[in-house]
Amino acid sequence: MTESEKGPLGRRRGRGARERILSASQQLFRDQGINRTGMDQLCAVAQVSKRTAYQHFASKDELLTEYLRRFDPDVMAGVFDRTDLTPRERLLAAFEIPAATPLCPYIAAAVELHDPQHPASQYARDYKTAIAARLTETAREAGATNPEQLGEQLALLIDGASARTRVLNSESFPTAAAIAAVLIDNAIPASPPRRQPSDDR
Amino acid sequence: MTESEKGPLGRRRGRGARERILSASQQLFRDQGINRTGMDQLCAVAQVSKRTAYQHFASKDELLTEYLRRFDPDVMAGVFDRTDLTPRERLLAAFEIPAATPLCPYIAAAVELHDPQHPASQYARDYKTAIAARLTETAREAGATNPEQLGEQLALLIDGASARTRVLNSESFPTAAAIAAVLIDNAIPASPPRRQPSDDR
DNA sequence: CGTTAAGTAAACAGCTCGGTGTATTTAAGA
DNA sequence: TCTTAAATACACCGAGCTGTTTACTTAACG
Repeated sequence: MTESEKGPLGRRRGRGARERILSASQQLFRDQGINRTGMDQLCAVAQVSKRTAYQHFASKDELLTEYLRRFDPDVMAGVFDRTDLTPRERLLAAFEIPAATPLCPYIAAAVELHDPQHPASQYARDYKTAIAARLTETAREAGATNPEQLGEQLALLIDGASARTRVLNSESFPTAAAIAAVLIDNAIPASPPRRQPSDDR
Repeated sequence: MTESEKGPLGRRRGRGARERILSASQQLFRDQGINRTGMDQLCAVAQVSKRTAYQHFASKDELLTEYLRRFDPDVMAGVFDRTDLTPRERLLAAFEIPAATPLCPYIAAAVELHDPQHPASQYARDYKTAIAARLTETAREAGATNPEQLGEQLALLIDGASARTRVLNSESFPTAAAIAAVLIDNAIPASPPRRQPSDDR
């Protein structure tokens, strides 16, 4: 049994209350937004009494921060850690939405909270920076002449697709992927050992 | 004196109450967000009694919708109606932020309201569609082989820069402009008498 | 003047929210 | 069995919100 399922004295009561709360946050914050989701409703969905919820999380803000922290702690490891893909393919894979992706909750949190000082806003910034860093790193592996620039550009595309998907209610990641392909081709000096696509110019 | 300053009988009392309310909305919705701005505070800033405010706008939702409608009713006319620029230059000018631009309030509204059926959300969609249409139209003037595609791509860049600026609190429009330049160059068949580079995809 | 529309000020209604207090129940150790 | 900690049910608080009502004031007109 996991340590997290035990109380401070080793008891094993009400297992997973914390997980149920976070799971309910996941669902409700995504479907209804942060401000429109009350703690009463959240506790009801989590099947946890309000008292218990506030014993696990000091406040809604703290719960929100933890929710963001758990959302994608490994910063798209499923994409960037794929060794079966070339760096270039990995860069493009970042735009293949996993179908179940709602909308980047970091953007949503930053907009809803509207306070750059809020811990959740700070974490959102950290996450965005981490994504850009991974893109830059991969761009360097792919041989881009200016990896930082390409990384920043691709990160902007991801955010653009997220925002646009949210507002228009229609998928925008294919458009972003098309742009990404152009940018990558322009940023990588026609690979030496690869077959030359004979890009006349 | 303006007609709008008169009452229905030609009186000229308390001139500009409506304008002051909308002006206060402009400021507060931008600085604090929609949900965090109460009608009490808004009326105080507008120097208007609550009673008066609710005589001009039936509800906060209606005020919000009108606020969005007034924000940029001509869809960046200052950019797209500049006859002194070539179409290509106009496309790039869309990424030169006017310094006083806060953050696209349409994205903010859509995220904060979290209800696609809300009139403001619908208007946000309309605005985004209109921007893409103007970009497409200009792309066509510029001679792009696929104007719709280029327009949609540039619109995504604008949204990406807006979202990223909001989350990171640092300007992202230069990055977007750089991408735009690449996309435009790739989409327009090198000047007039050249042969077509046949843009793939 | 008196009429009339528009505005003010302030209390109020009704609701939701985040968060707490209290008494009770449950189950694991000893 | 007794103890003890965790969880529950549920009322409750204070604050803030949208929106309304009431009583009063101001100013333009005929």
